Amino acid sequence: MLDPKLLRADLDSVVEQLRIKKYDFDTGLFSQLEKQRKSLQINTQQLQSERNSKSKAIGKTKAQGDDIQSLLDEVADLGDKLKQAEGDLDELLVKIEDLLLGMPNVPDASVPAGNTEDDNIEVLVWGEKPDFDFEIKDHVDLGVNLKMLDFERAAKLSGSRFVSMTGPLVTLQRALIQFMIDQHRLQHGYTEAYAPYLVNEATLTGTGQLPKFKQDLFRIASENHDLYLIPTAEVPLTNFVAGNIVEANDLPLKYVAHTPCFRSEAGSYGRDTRGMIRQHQFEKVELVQIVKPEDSMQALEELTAHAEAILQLLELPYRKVILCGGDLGFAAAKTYDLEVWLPGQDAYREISSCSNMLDFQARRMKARWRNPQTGKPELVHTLNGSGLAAGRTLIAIMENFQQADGSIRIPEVLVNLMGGLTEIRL
RNA sequence: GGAGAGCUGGCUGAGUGGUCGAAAGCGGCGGUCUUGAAAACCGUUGAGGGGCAACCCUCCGGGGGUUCGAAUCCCUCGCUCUCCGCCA
Repeated sequence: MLDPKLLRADLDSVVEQLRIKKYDFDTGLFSQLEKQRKSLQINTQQLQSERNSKSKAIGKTKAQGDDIQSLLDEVADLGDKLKQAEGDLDELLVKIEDLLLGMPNVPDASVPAGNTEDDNIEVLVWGEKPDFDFEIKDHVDLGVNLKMLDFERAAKLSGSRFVSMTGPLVTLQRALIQFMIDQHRLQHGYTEAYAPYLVNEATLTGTGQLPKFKQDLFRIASENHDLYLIPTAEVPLTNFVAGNIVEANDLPLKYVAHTPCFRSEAGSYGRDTRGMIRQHQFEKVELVQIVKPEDSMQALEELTAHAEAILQLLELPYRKVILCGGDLGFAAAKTYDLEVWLPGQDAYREISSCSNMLDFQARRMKARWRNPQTGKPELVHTLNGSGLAAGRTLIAIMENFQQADGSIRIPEVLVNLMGGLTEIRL
């Protein structure tokens, strides 16, 4: 959420910046609602003030043993008027709140201009694309031939966009997850975390998935519950500090967690239908940082580097792009995407997205820290990034490390975690 | 699933329907003392919002109700704890 005070003070420039994100803000509506709010709020508070002082007077008079009837007559119709005013004000405040909750974050000044992903700017290319002297296969053919990947069986159980796996391929995914977590925990200073996979509406509103992106989520509603499956561990991990005032000494908070992620993928029906690029359920290792505002831009560079380190250790070629304003996500002020090379697609594909949300999520979830300079609670900044998406990392390894006979070499750093296995073959 | 007890400021914890936004303690901040620190002592210290301002409003788990007036009474939902049952 953006700062309402900023909106009142400098609406035009905010609206201008939001246009970068293709968000057309109805300033007329907002100004009108604000005007109504102001007069309604002043009126309501006046009535409240009157009620308070009159009630106090009644109390005092009664304590002195004097007659209070004339005072009671004075407030006879106050209650109804107040109830009406409070009701109107509440209704209006909800309207304004809804409007604010639907507004995206403003891009940071350092974000390049542009509309689509074609305008994203490549800032780094790392590694050598593998040079194959045989006809390569994509991960689907590789996995199916190895009899370790089965989409039809998953479709039987659940439908499209699910996968079932068996054998060393599953072990490889688990080894990847283990490897990533250990790197972040031991080399990058993250605290390993475990969190619920089902969360409530408030939690999703805190990170920005709700109210606007309900259609992207899986909802689990029953007689006693109304919860959503997490689309990313960013949601529960960032919300660890929801409603809290964190001591300055405890910052930064750095969490790493592996969770499954669930996405309905509504609106992407035709896209990536082959293979396990885009699934309703996938495994991801997520990095989340809660930091002091002054540190957040530096933290974004570091967090992105932490994700990059994994790709480098796995010897996977990738490139790093900075998202242009138009391609930025709803809550993000600045984002780096890491795209891994997939020979089977002859393309770089996103494997990590690292974002600085500034105080956008913090304001929604009332996450604050106590600034020793002012002694006051102030909003923290939140960041997150995949470190990495395990399913897509598995694909990348299959395709980049495939051999002429359809077997898959295990990257050096994973061999121990694979119990000494150096390649996966039929 | 059954029975009971709770939910109050950064934390612990008092609270009679009427100057209660709320005692006290801890913690924080400032000071005295000290070469410095600790201890002791003194002072200070909730959050959010509106208004040009004076100043005002809201908040005692969430929501609703009773009342001129609710932290306090009633209803409801959520959560925590204890006991019993079941259970990975």
